[in-house]
Amino acid sequence: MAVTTDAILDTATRVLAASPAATLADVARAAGISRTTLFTRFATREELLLALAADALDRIDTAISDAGVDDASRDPLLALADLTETVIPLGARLGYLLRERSLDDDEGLKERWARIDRGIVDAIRRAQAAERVRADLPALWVADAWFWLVVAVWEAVEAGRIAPVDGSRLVLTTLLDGTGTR
Amino acid sequence: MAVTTDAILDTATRVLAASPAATLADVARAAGISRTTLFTRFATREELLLALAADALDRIDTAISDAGVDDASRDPLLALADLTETVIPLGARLGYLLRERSLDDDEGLKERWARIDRGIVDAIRRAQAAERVRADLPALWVADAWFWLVVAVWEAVEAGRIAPVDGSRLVLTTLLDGTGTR
DNA sequence: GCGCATCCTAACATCAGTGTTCAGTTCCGA
DNA sequence: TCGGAACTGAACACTGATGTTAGGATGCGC
Repeated sequence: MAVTTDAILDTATRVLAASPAATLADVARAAGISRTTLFTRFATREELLLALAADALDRIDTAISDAGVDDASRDPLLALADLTETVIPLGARLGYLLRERSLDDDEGLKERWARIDRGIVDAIRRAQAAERVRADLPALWVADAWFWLVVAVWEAVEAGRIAPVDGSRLVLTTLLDGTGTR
Repeated sequence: MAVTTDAILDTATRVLAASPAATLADVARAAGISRTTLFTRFATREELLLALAADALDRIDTAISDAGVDDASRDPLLALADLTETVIPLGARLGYLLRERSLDDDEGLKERWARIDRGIVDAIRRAQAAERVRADLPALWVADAWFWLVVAVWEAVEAGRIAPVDGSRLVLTTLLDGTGTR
């Protein structure tokens, strides 16, 4: 097993995020293995896609628990800041999840995604209760806004429009402070 | 021509935005015409996709000039507010453009997109010059943030998480005022 | 009714991607 | 050096989508 399954997932994510219509032959080539070998790891395309999604969700889960987003005793905004930092490098994986509509009906994935969402929304609610986040905005929306700003940063970094190092700062100040002058 | 080409574009956008892998047979069925007829309007799939993209860009162009975004004498933030209002209903078309990576290398589309982007960035710069938008943030980023917040609203409306009527207000207050308490 | 345009269904060729099989190789440890 | 495990290229069948073609129905103005 010269090329680990992990490395394949990694490459596959990059290739499929860049162009979701990419062939398994493309993926195999990019991963430096033969198409035949790829099929020994993942029996079908579907299986590979699901593994990719599961991997991405695993990493987000880890990032969430590392950042202590679900920890009610932790400052929710600090947790969100940590999460932002960790999640931005997962951009390609998120991009893949966003674009791969063929997985939209998978109940398991939907459920996992909903749980992640709930965790973030709860953190926002706690921040609202602590009067750190405006209470006149739906927490659901604030969570959405955070998520899509992360996507925005990732796209901008990808396109070379902003420096990677500025990413999480831009997301947080834009989300919390806004871009207008006071 | 019982079914206008415009109506076909409309339906095709909806179908393809919902699932980019949709077949031309799917599109034809959804539009209420036969596959054969669809081929008389658009000789190839590629041609249909390009027409879709061109249509979306046309509408954005119109929205931009209607809102007076390029008009240096107009209040840039009011223009942006108008633009937001008009652009949100174009969500499905934007979603299609975002997800359809097969068009990414088309030079014509890239150029048109870049011009649109430039218009918005310029408006942001004018707002910065008038001290209405923070000068410590790259205008490029503020433009990106605006765009992705629009996408966020569209997705949230689509998913029934927020009311359509709240859309543009949420985008603007989130972008300019931020979601944090002062 | 005639001619023209438009749409339809049905069939067809073509092609690309998926998934399978197999014989041959390389490599690594016993 | 032997044996097994892993990988390979090459071939194959199968499927589904694209694009083409032909023949027939429908409708509309003249």
